[in-house]
Amino acid sequence: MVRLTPKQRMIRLRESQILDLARPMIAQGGLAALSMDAIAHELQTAKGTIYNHFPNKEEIVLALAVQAVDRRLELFNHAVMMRGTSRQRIAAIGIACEVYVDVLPELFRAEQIIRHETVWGKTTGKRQEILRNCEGRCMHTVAGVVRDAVAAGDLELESAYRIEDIVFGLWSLVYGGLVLESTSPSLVDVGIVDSRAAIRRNCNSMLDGLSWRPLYEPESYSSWIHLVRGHLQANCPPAGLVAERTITQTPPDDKAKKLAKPVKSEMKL
Amino acid sequence: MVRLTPKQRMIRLRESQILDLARPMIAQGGLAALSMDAIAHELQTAKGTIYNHFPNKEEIVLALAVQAVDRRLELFNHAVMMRGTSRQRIAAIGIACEVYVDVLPELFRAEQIIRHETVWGKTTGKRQEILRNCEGRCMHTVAGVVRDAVAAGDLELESAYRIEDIVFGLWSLVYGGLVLESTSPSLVDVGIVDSRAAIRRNCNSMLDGLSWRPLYEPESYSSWIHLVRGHLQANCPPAGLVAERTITQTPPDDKAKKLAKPVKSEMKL
DNA sequence: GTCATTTTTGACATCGCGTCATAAACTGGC
DNA sequence: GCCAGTTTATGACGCGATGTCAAAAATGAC
Repeated sequence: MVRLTPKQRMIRLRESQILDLARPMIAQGGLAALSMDAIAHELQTAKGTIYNHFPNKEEIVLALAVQAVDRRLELFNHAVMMRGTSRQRIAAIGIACEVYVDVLPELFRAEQIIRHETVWGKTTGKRQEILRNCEGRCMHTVAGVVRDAVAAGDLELESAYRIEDIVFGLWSLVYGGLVLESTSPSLVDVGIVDSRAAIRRNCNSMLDGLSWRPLYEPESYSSWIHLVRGHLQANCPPAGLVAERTITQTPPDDKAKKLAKPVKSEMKL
Repeated sequence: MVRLTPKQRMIRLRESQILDLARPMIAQGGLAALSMDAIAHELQTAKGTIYNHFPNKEEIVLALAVQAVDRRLELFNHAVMMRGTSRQRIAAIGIACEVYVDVLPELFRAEQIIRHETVWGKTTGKRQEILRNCEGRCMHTVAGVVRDAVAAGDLELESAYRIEDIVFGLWSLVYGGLVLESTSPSLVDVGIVDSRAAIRRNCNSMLDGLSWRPLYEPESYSSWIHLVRGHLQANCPPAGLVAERTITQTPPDDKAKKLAKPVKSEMKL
């Protein structure tokens, strides 16, 4: 598509190297463990160079969060493409979330961190826009399944209950459950032995409560889960192996305002 | 009960002053905005003195988290004491969560922050124990309502679905929803206009899915909500006005191991 | 080869945590 | 009231981190 000078290739490569280095740091100890000095040192480069790519730490986390939502969207798309009842397809999305958290824990972590006003507030509007965009598409994918269910007659909606509210409910249930699982030191003390099973079961209760047909049925459900999980895991390489793609996808924004001190080569394209 | 020398009173007072100062800092900018120097300066005291009370920043957050869960438990207790159907009583707990987040946002924030391995890992086991204890009692209170419902014949449980799982579901749904509400910049863009209503509605769907009788009914529900909310808010003073109580409640642990460099006066009692 | 532009560099200013030797304050016994 | 022993307070300091910037180096168009 576009020719890249060696220098430009170098710069792109470094950008993904930075993210590759940042990922495990964040996974290990959150924002505090993400050290600009360490990255520079590891890359045998001066610190200023890192700051040419990202104006601050937070922006790196945001870049990772974009990768995160990107990867999740990919999983969602795989999930909804599977053939089955509408209940099966929505369940597949739940499984996609589980696979996401299990296979890409560093990205999940980044996503959690960027969700703090303090962190979010230090990032640039441009990349924020990208993230919002991705999130919107995720939401849209899920909503699509609900819409299909309504169209197929599997689900009737009351007037005051909008499709987005249902998606929000599933989102809360799964996100909340996974966050509690990963951050509540005492879940097991409190009687939750298999949090994943509990999350799935709770989602099903909620959908049953909406009379989304066919209603929950343990036997057929568990084999479906197994099938989906296998399929999704097979299509979900660990983070870092797909960095190129993620980066190329960043925005074809023309009249791009400069970032803090952006790498100019990129702008010439 | 126990006589306190003026010095000891002074020390206790300072402890609650520290927490009073810390609360708005954390609310404003998270852990990073909690500045030991600022607290010392504000209290016209040397930094070392602050470190006599708390061995590090994290421990202050943990102390706030204890206040948080303490206050929430208080609200839960008020909620379950209201007379009504089992569905109404469980709904009251949901409202208690809303009141909690609205009236005590700083404490909610502290609770979120302490839920990070990085932060949690720097705190002392003793206070961790206190928090776990409080959390357990919260859980227990909620579980009690579910148990009552089963006893009253309003709810039948399938064998593979335990009471704790249901509590966990409600917890995820409410906690997840509230976290998303407070940290997702784009909820409204994505079609969620009234997140509180959505959370409540989703909880009700989940409970309906369990066939917890009486099933959801919009009219009677909304007036109940109103009633409960009024009652709870009237019994929920803002943070800081009840500091004494919270602190006195800290553990009557006898053979207490020393904290990092604990205030000895306390030990003499 | 040369010159304008882009990119890199690393020393520097700044900030905040947590420490620790030292000083001050307190307490209880006489 | 005074002294010895213990508890508490102090603040200068070490350390490690972020983000900046003027100057140096690399690049590439002609």
